[in-house]
Amino acid sequence: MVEKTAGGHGAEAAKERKGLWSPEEDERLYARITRHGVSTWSSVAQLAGLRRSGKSCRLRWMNYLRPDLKKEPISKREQDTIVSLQKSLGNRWSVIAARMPGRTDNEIKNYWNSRIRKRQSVVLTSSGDGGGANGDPPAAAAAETQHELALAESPAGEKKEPFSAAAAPPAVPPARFPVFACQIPAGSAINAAPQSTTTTAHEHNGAGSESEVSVGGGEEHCYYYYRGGDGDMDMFGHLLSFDDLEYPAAGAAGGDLLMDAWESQLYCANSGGSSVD
DNA sequence: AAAGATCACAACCGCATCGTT
DNA sequence: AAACGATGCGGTTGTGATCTT
Repeated sequence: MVEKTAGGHGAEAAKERKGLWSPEEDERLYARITRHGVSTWSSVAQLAGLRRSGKSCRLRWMNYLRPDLKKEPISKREQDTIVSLQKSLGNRWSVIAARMPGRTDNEIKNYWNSRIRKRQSVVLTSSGDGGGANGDPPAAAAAETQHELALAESPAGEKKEPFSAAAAPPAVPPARFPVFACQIPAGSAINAAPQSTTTTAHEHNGAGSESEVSVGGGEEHCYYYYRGGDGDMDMFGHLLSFDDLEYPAAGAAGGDLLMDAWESQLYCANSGGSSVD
C-alpha cells in the first residue's frame, strides 16, 4: 500500500515511510541525485525531503531509477549467462550482476528465484521421482523443461514506470562510485581491446552536457553513460545492449575464464573515443 | 463475472564488510 | 586497536497483476 502523502510536510514528516515508492518520491530522489550526486545516502534522503531511510533510497536508485538500467525483458542470451554464472559462482548475485550491464542483482535474483530455479526443480523432480503423477516420461519432461529453459523469454509485460526516466536528462552515477563513461559509435562492434589507461571520474553537473570520454577496465563496478545531451536513454540501451556483445558460448568449459574474457569485452570497449551523435 | 490461485517484481530485513575517527 | 556509522549483499516477504476455474 502506498501512502499518498509522500513527501508531505508537517511534524510527522520525521516518521519513516515504507512500502512502494510514489512517483513523486521517485522524482525527488532522481532530481536530487542527478543534480547533486550522493555524499551519503542518509543525507540524500534528508536533502531530497524524503521520509525514507538512506538504505531505502539507495535500493530504489540502484534497482529502479538508475538511468543505465535496461528496461527490456531479460533476453535468452542473458538468461543463459545467468544460468552459467550461477552455476560457477553460486548465488553471488552482485557479482553476476556486475557482469551484466544494465541488470541489477535484485533483478537477477528475482529472475532466478521465480523462473529458472523453479524450472530446474521441475527437471530434478521429474528425473528423480520417475516422472510424476501426470504420466510424463521423465526424460521427455526434463527435455521439455530444458528446452523451455533454453528458449524461455521473459513475459512481454513492460515494466511500469512511475515517471519517465527516459524523458529526464542523462543522469550520472553518484560521486562516490567508481565512474567510467564509455561512448561507443552506434552499431559498432565492441571488441576486446587493450585496456585504456585513461580513467576519468566525472563530476556531476546534472545538466547532461558533459562529453568526456573515458574507458575503464578491470573495475568491479563500472558505469557507462551516454552524454549525447538529448536524454535518449533508449539509445543508451541500444549502444550497450548485452546482445550486441560477442562472448564465448555460455556453459562451455572453463566458464570463469571465458566469462572473464567476455567481461573484458564489456569493460574495455573500443578506444578511440568516438562520440555518439 | 467473480473468486481464488499463481506469478512476477519491488521492497524490507538482518548480517557482513568497509572506511573513518 | 576499537568503536561507530555507512554501505553492500543475499534471503525473504508483501503487493499488485494476471490467469484459471
